[in-house]
Amino acid sequence: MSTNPDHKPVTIRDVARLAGVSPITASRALSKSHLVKAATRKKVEAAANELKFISNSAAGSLSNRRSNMVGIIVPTLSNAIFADTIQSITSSLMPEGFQALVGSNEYCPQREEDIIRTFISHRADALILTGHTHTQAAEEMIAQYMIPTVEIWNISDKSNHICVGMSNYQAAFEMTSFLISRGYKNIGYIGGILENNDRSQDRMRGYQKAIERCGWSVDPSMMRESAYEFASGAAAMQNLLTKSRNLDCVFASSDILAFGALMECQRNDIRIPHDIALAGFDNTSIGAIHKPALTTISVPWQRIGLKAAEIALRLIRGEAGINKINDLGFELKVRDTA
Amino acid sequence: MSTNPDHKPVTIRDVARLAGVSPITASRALSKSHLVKAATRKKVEAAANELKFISNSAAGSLSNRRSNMVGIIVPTLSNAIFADTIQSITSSLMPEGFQALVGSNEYCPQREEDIIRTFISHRADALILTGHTHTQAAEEMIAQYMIPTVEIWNISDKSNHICVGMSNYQAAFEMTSFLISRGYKNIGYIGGILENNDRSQDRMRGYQKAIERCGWSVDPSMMRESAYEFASGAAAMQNLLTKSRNLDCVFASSDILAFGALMECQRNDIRIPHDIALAGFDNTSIGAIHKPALTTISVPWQRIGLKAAEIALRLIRGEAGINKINDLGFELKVRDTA
DNA sequence: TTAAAATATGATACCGGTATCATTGTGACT
DNA sequence: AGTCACAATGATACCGGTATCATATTTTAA
Repeated sequence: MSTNPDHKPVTIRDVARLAGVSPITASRALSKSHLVKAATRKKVEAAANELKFISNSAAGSLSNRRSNMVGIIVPTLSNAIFADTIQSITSSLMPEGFQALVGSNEYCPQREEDIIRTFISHRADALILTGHTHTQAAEEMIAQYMIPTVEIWNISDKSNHICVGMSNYQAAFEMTSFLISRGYKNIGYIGGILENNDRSQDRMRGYQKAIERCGWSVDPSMMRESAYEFASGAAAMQNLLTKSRNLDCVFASSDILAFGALMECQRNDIRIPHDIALAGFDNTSIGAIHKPALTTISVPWQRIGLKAAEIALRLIRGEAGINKINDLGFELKVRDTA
Repeated sequence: MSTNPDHKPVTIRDVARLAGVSPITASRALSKSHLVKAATRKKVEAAANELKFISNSAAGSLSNRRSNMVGIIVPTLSNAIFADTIQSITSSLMPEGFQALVGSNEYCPQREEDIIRTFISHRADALILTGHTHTQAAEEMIAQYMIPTVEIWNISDKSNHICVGMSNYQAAFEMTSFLISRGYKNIGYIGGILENNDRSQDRMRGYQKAIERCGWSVDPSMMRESAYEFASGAAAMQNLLTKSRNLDCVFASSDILAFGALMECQRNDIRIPHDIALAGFDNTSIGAIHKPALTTISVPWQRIGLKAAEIALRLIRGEAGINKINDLGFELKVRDTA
């Protein structure tokens, strides 16, 4: 503190003065060191160190029009898959000198629009959004301010933006087909809330398509829509059990729902998979550790985060030749419950 | 786009020109509207709307020395309790016009120091950190740049900063005492990694103190240290089971560990609580939904987030009379497993 | 040896808001 | 009518970096 008695933040000019160079040279020494003699750089670094200089990035952004921030919006942090995605994005971004701005829209496009507005206000260099569902105004802002944007967790050729993810439709289709191939005849479905959620919608479509492909007809009474919470999954299961006597299998469009359903079965002494088979989606750690282990779809969320971060950085750097659709695939994890 | 053909970002000067006022009046109309006639405000708002003006907050920060950002650091986002804390902090901050900067240090103070440095570089108006364990350099930066700082998730009168949380020591002490009062004689302990983690350390101390208070002696062979993951909890339990034949109860210092332990018991056909009792810590939703339901300690994480955000805002506004220690308490949730 | 090219440093201005102080307008009160 | 208080608006400068262009120094080439 002795170096800064009256608590005025240290500026690059202070550093420059102490190092005996001009402010701009000090600036260069700290950020584009190849433009400066090694000896000069040493002097400046010593001065910066001595004063414990921390560059004001607001000033930097204003001048060079780059904020070194990337805005990320997920539906919620309460779901481990999104929290982990953010974790993997931020850990890719940090070493490159980028700071993540994190927002959650609680599955509401209007909230997303507001968050995007504040991200743009902070002049985020790029955006990473979840899914394809955005408001008109959000799309317009992104276009007007020309913010490079990546969508994660679903892929679609109809989207305006670069997508990184996997086909939720295809995955649900394959899981359902697998369940059918196992001989289950009455496959219930517990899905997430459909409104404003293209992932939920696509998963449901995949389920329906697989049912129809067998010549069966989709029975709405076998389907439930529920929030992504254990308790909701349990409630949906309870409801299915009372309404459908011949239920022999349930496909839940998320491990959270599947686990809730599992608990409900346990409460009712229904044996899994003996009495009713069960499959989830997402491959969360809870499904893997549980005994019996949950049959589910493994989504490469970590790789989604890494790839999204990588693409965001490449877009920021103006690189060309980036694929519009980046399908990272999925994997059927056949374990104990189905 | 017709209003902005050559893609130059709209500035307040553009808005001012269109509204027929000076830039500073436009600025006031949009942020301190009471200083401006209603008619003028309307004109400016119309112009801003027309141009889809989004204020550049880097410029704003630079000028008024307020970034409207709050930096938050948690150990990890992969643990639901921290993800939820962030969720509750951000949802308190957003309506007040503040953006959260989120970082996770992976339980490493050096990483935390780096994150704090970038937060200060972005001139975060306040910091919210997890726990009391920070590097010397981090403390110095915070002091030098005079960043209001709140610590969450643990309380201590030895801390330099305002704390919002509960006594992890006391909670672990009470839970252990409760288990003893239930008649368990050989209570194992599965705790989190101790290094750089005051919460883990305090919880362990609480366990030890309760054991000692009975005149028993703490048996290190009954204690395990493990990462906060289901699989690690399971492994620790497995290890305890092989090494301690007379184990009748296990206190895990987190629901994640407890759940892993639970699964391990299930795999070995050990009935809970009949053969071995089990208690957790944190009260996550998984423990509540599980059958048998997990006995645990309920931590007011949501209120911790709200309170931390509230205090951060009050500190930013320079309000006085803020308690240094904000103990939000905890609650023993006695359920099925112990 | 000297011009040309490359390297290193500096002076100035600018990014886009807003603090600060100055000015003008408006009504209130004597 | 004249002074004062206050409201509304504007001119200017500044926040703290760095882009840009100019200048000085060194190296290379001829």
